[in-house]
Amino acid sequence: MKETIEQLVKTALKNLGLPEVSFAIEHPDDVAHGDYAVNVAMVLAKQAKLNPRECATKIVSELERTLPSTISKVEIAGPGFINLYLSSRYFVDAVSEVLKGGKGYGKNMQFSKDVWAIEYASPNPNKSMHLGHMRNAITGIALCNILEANGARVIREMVDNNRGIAIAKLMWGYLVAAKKDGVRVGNASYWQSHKSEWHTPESRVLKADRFVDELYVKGAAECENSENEKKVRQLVVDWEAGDKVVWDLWETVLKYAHDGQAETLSRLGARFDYVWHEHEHYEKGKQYVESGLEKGIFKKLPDGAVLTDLSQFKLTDTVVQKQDGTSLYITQDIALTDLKKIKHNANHLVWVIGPEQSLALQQLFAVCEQLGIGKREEFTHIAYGYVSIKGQGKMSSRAGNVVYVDDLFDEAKTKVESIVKERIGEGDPSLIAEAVAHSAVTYEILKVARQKDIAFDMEMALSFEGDSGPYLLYSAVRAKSILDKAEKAGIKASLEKVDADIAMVERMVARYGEVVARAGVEMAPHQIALYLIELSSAFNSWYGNTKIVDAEDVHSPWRVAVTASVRIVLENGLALLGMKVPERM
RNA sequence: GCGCCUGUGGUGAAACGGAUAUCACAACGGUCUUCGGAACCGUUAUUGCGGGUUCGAUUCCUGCCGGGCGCACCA
Repeated sequence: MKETIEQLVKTALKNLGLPEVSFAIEHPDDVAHGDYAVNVAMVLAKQAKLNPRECATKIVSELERTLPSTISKVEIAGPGFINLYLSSRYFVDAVSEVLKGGKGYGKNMQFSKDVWAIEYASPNPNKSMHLGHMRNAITGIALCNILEANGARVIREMVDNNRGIAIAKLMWGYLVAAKKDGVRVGNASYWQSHKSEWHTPESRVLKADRFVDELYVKGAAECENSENEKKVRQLVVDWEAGDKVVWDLWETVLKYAHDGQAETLSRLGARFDYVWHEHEHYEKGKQYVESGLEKGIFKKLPDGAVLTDLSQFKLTDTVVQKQDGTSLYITQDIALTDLKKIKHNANHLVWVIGPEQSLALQQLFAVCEQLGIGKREEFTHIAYGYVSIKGQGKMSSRAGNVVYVDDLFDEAKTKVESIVKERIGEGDPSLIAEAVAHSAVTYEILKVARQKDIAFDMEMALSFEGDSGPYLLYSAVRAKSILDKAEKAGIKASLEKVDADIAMVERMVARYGEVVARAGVEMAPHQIALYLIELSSAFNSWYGNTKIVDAEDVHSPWRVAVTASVRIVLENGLALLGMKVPERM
């Protein structure tokens, strides 16, 4: 519709001999101002020094000659807005398209030429996932779905940072602190021949990643003693040398870490087309450093370290290779960026990573451009704000206020379960509870613009009233139950609208496609979240004072059709955010 | 010091340069002879401060003030 209006106005300008200008087409806040408002007269007035209302009058009289049947009325209002009112014909068409489109409804092809490789989640194996990781995963999931709905081919990627000193600390912690009898053994060979003497997550009755988390903390604490630290560093050296025993130990602890995290990730709804394992590419970065030195892009410092020259990008320089010749984070990221591009033939690479990495990523992008790996426009850092706990500030293990994803979900689920039992009476409420809890938590994160910090409010997230994920699910479930009732009553959806009045819910349904397109361009999942709340609210308000299923009422078949379209749009929109609508709740 | 992000009712948020700044929570009052009350209807209350650009600024520019993050051989 937006394009139609744009064309109409452009043609009108041409016919009137007015200059071509860029103008905005938007939905007025107040429906009394029509469905669309065009500010072209005001823009023109500025350029051509005309009176905006006179200008608008001319344009309107021109528009009125060519009005399609989907627009019922054009009006001038306020300082010179041209307001367009859509006809009920338009809404009949819109609802009909939704019903025809079903699950596929709402997609567009604006990014159909693009391949996006999106890296998100990438938790460190030595830690359990907390609220910060959760925001990353939830944001990444939604972003991938949204870009796909805009026609892009999306590769979902994760990086497994499975080597280095942190993993060595974990290995050490496991070695010295996980023996069942509590005896401290710092000898990997002994462990290898007596594995059954060591704890497993099962024997500790812990989720695998929590088991790992605990041992990592112990390993890290051990390193305060320099003797122990030496041994941990030696583990890194031995691992790099391919020591069989150390590799066995490494594989053992990593398996626990991955198993635990895979569970949490799948609970969040994360899935991946490809996982990059650090140990497979971390050494490849040095070649890029060599080639950068040859090309004169990098320079060697007197002490042997290699430094960038990013003055042309107005960025501070950074070291890409240590003086001892070993690599840094950025070193392997250069290699990985090239690998990603080659592997997927992607023309857009996205990093969903916290804002503290912002400078490092700008530097990476700039270096990749210098090295000819790709242009900076191809690389996007999707940062997101920090998550703290309301009333307690920043999460830190020292303050003991770290909220783990699993604990949060469990708490939400327990609460939902008791409500569900009361409401549906029978059956296994566990699946419903998981879906509802997931929606509550997800919505709490996604309703906020990505870059803003969130002080996570447990009470709010678990309140389920008004502006909440469960409210969205509830609306969809209720639409379904109304449709079931209509079916029993023998009322079939019909695309014949009897009256000319247009309800807000009909307007909202018709806007879904625009919202998806906007969320794609802005990479803004919260646009979808907020739209769904508006749609739900319009729907709830509508059925609150309108009888939908009524065999006596000639309006009923159309209303059933609208309800069906609401159900579809809600389901599709929720799917973009990674949420699933249960049958009942 | 420099750079990036951020500041909207009591609270949490929205507003792609537009009209009377929207929504939810909380508070208060109402709806229950219900297509499912996780609902609906109503009342109260908001753009950090100063300047600029503009017909029009929460939005853009600029200077303060407050919050967060980062700034070369850590990961």
